[in-house]
Amino acid sequence: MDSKPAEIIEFDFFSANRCELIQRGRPLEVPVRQDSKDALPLILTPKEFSIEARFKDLLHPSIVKHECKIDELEQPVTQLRMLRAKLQQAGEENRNLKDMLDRATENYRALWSHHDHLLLVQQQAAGIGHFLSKDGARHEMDGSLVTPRQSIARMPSASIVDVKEAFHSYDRTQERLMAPRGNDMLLMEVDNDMRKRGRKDMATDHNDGSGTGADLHHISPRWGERTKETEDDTLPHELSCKKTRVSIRTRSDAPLISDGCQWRKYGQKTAKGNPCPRSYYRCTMASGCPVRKQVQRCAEDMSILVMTYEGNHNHSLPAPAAAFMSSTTSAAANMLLSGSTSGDINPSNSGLFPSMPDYSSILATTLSTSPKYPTITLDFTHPPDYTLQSQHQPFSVPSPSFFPLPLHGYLQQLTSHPLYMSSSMPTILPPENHKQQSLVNTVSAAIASDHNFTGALDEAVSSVIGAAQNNRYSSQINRGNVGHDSASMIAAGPGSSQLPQSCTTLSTSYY
DNA sequence: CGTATTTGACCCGCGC
DNA sequence: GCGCGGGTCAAATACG
Repeated sequence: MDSKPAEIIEFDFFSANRCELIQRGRPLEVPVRQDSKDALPLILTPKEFSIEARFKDLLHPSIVKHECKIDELEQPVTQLRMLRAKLQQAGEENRNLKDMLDRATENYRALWSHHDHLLLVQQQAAGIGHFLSKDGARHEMDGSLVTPRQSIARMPSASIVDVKEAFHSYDRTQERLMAPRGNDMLLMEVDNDMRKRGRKDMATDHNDGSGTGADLHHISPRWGERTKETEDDTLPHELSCKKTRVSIRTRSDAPLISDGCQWRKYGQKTAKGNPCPRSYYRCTMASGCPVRKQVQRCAEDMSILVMTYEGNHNHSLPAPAAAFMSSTTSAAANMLLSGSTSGDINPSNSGLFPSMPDYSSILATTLSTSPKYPTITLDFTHPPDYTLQSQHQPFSVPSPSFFPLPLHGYLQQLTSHPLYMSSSMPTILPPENHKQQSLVNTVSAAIASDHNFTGALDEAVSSVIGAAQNNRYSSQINRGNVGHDSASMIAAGPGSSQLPQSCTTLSTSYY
């Protein structure tokens, strides 16, 4: 007979007197429930006091079976929970992918929009190019000789706007693509692809037209010829653009000014007529990048650093300042292309960009036509005349995008502030908003005069937009502060934590 | 030890 | 053809 085990009410095996009985080998009487049907007095012998015996009831088949029943019930619930979790995870993944796709689509559209602009510019530039004769003068169809400026002045105004917008469009795209975001490697590749395509398709892609020249020193044609090896597939029209070099003069005590790119020095030479050696650098951000740079101090004024750029980057530029170099040289090259002659290629003076502010007071731009290669010198060594600037264009803020200068990063932040309506086109502030005009003037003066301009800028901004916004704004400025942000074009090396000696660079860069 | 810089040699175009 | 000068190469050296 298989009798049901007695149901133990409560039993302490470890009470003092029971332990004593166990130790003496005496049997133990265990109390059981009296209402139990088969309740019998339970007498346990010492042998049954083993640990296994004491807890054997816990392993009773009925209990185990009961546990199995619970498992059977909970299994589907667990599976359901797991499935639900998986579904949720897949949903999130799906959303992320959708976001990525949206971003890629948006950038793709922006790039194509830019592409369309450039095609238009190309057509217009081709129209100009037809009139360019060997001796550099331009001829109209009827054979009469016209000066470059006259030729440009005869361009329809719509074309002028398109050319300018193309620059803005490209720069915006460039900025967007260079903004470091989570899964943007794909976008970078798109950018590269566009750039490659642009080199072939767009004769006037301003990003391609880089190159510099120095009016300070003789320029050997070999420089251009070497780089030609890697650019044989480009259009002749574009080659003239690529051989154009842009020389940037700025005051700096630092031996080198960081511009966001990585450079490897491959040579140094003491040029005739200048005791300061000239250093030769090659861009190392991508293998085979043809861009080269010369750095030399001016013989007349040792505090002036002359950087000469030539070539086109075969990679996307990581920092706005690097993009600045690229777009500045190309913009300059395009000016050359558009027919300006030596001594004055100021955009506003040229008539090409009638709405652009007069840069003449802030930036001495010269063009020297070397026997073979046209060269442009952007001179940032002269302090700007902000008063004059203010009188001429009381409410306009030149676009940092079009003529991106070394403070490009700061300007982007500044002009993206709600105070400014637009960050891409020359912003016309409402005349009634004198506070905003005041801000512009104050900031200009601060940058021009104060070497630690961030603090001054903070004050100026806070005087208008209040503390809360000011905090946010100043933190933006500080994030890109000098000496820590490779994007900012600042003097590297000792003392770079403060504004470099090249303060004129910073001040001019505001405009 | 790998990478960046230095520096003398070399190449090439240009002027005489 | 030769010398000069700018630009580049590459071995040696320095540096982290």
